[in-house]
Amino acid sequence: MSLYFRAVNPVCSEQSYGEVNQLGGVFVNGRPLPNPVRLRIVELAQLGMRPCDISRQLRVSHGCVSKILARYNETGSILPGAIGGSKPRVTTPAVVKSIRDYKQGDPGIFAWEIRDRLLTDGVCDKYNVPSVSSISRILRNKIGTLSQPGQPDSDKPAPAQIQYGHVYPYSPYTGPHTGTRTGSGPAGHVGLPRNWHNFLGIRAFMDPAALPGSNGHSAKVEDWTSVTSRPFPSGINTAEKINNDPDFKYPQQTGYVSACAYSAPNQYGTYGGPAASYMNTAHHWQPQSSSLTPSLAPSLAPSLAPSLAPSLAPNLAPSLAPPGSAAPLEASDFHITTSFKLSQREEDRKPHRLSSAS
DNA sequence: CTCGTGACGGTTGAG
DNA sequence: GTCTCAACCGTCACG
Repeated sequence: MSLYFRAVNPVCSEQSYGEVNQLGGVFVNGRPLPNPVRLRIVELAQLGMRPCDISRQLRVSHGCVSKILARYNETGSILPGAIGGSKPRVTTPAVVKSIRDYKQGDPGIFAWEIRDRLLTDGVCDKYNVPSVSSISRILRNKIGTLSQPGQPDSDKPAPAQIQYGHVYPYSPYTGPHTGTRTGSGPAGHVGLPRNWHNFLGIRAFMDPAALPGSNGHSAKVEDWTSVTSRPFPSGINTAEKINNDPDFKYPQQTGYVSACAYSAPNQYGTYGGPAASYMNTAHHWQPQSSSLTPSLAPSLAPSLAPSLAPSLAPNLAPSLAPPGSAAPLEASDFHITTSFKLSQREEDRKPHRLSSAS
């Protein structure tokens, strides 16, 4: 029921859009709130403001406030999860090789037995072990010819049969958090790493030294965990690159922190760019502890000041900022100094939500 | 009135 | 370059 919102950039004369929610806040459907706003939500909550009041002040739906706070409470991170991409595959070369070995050693072995052995042998852990059906498929499709008469079983990778060039090369890491969105942290919590980049993030979390040189994988911004900057001393996890990253999705509008300060057209839709200074070291698997619910105001301000100043840092003071100084996302504030560029696809798309606009 | 949650329509990025 | 798929997003409505 949000008001679909389209405007013309007075500067660039390009079409732009946003949508306005019931509270008058501007948002981009499908995209995360700007980090300054996410941060502000957490700040205000830490300062004792009720979620409903935060919702009203920042003009963010209470559902969103609730989600962000819940996420923060669970993970210690204000950052959104990794958007897009594919899940890591469990049928890594190492796993397939092990399955092959098991099958060779005991042609009559059952898939469930293979699964058990993958676990007991430490090839997989309970989070990335293939399902029985996956093992069966592997046996059938990739190793199926293994025991067939006249088909010599070669240790050669049999390119036509074992095709896992697409698999994620994360198998070398067999730590306890490998690969799935479970792990030691909050079970099933959103935003857990699901691709190889994020596995690097895991390593970064567990061993920050492993990260900085991690061989040039392209970090995407949603891979919050995959790149690191210095962590917040208190343990809060947020981005330092919130405002100063030219690639950031919602570049800071001068003068106020607002979700309506969206990115330039050529940046829309991407968090892209080297995110080396963007992320935090902590990630969603970080165990819950008291350190995850730090006192925000004193701890956050020093870290955020360089990137959020001047618009946000003042609000990090222990006292609440004057109403309206934070990030009221009013439609009227949607200064189109930057704009959303509608792709052709978007141009073709009907703003169907218009019909429900008030 | 507040808040948790699911449905919804949307974006994103790896394969 | 395009498509598919499965992840994520915030809003909205409901209880």
